[in-house]
Amino acid sequence: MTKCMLLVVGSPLMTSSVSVHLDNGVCFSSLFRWEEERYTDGSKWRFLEHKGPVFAPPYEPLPDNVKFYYDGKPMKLSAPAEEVSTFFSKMLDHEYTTKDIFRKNFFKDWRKEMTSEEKSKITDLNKCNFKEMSEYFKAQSEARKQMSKEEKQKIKEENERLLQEYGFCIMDNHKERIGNFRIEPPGLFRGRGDHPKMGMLKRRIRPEDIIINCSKDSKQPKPPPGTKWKEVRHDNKVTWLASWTENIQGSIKYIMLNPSSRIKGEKDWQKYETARRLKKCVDRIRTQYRDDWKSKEMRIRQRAVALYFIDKLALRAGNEKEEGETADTVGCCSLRVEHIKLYPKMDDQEYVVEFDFLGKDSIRYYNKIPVEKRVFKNLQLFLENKQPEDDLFDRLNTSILNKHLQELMDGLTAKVFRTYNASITLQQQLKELTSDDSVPAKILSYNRANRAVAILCNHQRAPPKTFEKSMQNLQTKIDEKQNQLSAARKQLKAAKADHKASRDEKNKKTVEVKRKAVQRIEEQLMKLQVQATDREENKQIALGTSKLNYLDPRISVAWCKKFSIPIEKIYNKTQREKFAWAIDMAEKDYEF
DNA sequence: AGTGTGACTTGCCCAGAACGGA
DNA sequence: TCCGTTCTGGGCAAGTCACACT
Repeated sequence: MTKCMLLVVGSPLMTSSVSVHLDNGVCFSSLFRWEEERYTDGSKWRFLEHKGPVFAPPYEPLPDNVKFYYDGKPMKLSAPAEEVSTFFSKMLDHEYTTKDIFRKNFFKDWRKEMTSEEKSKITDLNKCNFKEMSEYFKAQSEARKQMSKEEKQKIKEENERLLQEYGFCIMDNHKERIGNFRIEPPGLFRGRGDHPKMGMLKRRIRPEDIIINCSKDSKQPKPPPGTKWKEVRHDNKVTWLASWTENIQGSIKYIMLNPSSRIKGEKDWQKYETARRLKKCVDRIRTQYRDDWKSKEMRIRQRAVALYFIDKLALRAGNEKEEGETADTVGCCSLRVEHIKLYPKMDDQEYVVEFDFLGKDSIRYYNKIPVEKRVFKNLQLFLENKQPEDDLFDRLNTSILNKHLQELMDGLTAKVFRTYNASITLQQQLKELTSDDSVPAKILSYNRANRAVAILCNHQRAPPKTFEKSMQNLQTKIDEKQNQLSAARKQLKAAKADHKASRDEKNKKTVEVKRKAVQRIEEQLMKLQVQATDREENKQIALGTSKLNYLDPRISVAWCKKFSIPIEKIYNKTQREKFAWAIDMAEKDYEF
């Protein structure tokens, strides 16, 4: 295995690291270089040791006084059937237990867990009464909230113990935090949007389902007493510690490291370096795709128009999906005729395209944009003789597109455009918006720049349930502060008058005190107003996703350094851990 | 070219912790 | 100290993309 030292960056020492003491008494030095260990042969590590996952707690049967009723009569269920019924009863207040597909899928899977006797008796979900069970669980969660401090403390300590024991691993020379060391408990699958599999039973994962990955020379994790792992392998070409196959989609789930880990941090850094390389050649690529709009070949025109959308609108690539397996959502390459409308003229604009489709997580993308005439004419051409449910780009898919992109630049794929456009937008917006005002005003500018990116990437959120109320509260505070301010101003005026009348030391002092008070209240008022603006503008926009996944953290770090903003105002503790590499290397003059 | 699989990133939501004002 | 509000991390679903195989 070859180890290589690559890329020497500004300040490579990881200042935020700490000495790590392990069970075995070994202490690893805190000094390591971010670029210290990268392997050139595709291997990800040479030593990996961990304790394996934590399993979901076993099912606890209901007390005898909590009953399930079928057709009005109480009925004691077998443990497996009862367990599944509790999943449903815990969701009774949710809208989706009223949805046909959810109920149908649930009932079908529930019946699979029943004894043959139960199966012959329970034939209609509408005759099932889960009310008592539901009440019982509500009471339980209420009781949990009412627990004494000591009880709560005890639970906290137990969680902490579990974290210490299972939450860390050793990868090469570092003790690293594991991202998700708990196995997902059984329950009913929900899915997002109109999912055809909603309500299906997510089965319990046993040790026999788990593949463990660790190094040969490590202490292997022990399965719980009386059980066995499915397999123990030693594959250092991958980064995961454990995996299992989930039963709803048949996909594999993994236990991996926390974003603060070396392996994730390095990958993140690489991602932004690829985006920066795109910055250097994006002009050339844009010229090329504009040229391709005129190609004789339909497939090349389609590729060029799709790439234009990906670049201009930050659309996702849009892989094909198996029909009926997931919610019907699309990205760029999988757009259908029904998802766009063409308007040769709209208001005072020409060649307007209206997009309306469901993207990732069934979030609606709605946008009207004027495009260049050539793009418009091409779109008209692509639409000819097609039905609404036909593919807009029938000669294109993500594989073709990415192969093309790879030829234009090493490592270039569709999603790099999202990263590039997000980061460059942040940098531009920060330049444009940052005022030479107070710190809160600067932070508002930062949030606005962040918001511009979130809007570009269509990162939405449901307005918080308490939004209206909290907005009102804030307004009340502002009004109060305003009253305070005018009162303080009056006092200042009076003091000044007194001072004018008799110019003694005491009066002079009073003026100063009152002046300070006015100033302080003005600042407080300003802060509140900024807060209100920020919150209002943020009602339906989610900033987190772009901050965590699309914005080169070095831009933010540099901005903080340049304007003497404490980094804590921009990144919380977790974020600072994730972006430790960037905090370490970016100086105030960093350019994306 | 098409299909399936595996590994990894991205994305929204929500419970519970932390905070801060009365 | 209590209570309402805000923040944060975890949970887990849903994407992207490479690669093997045919």
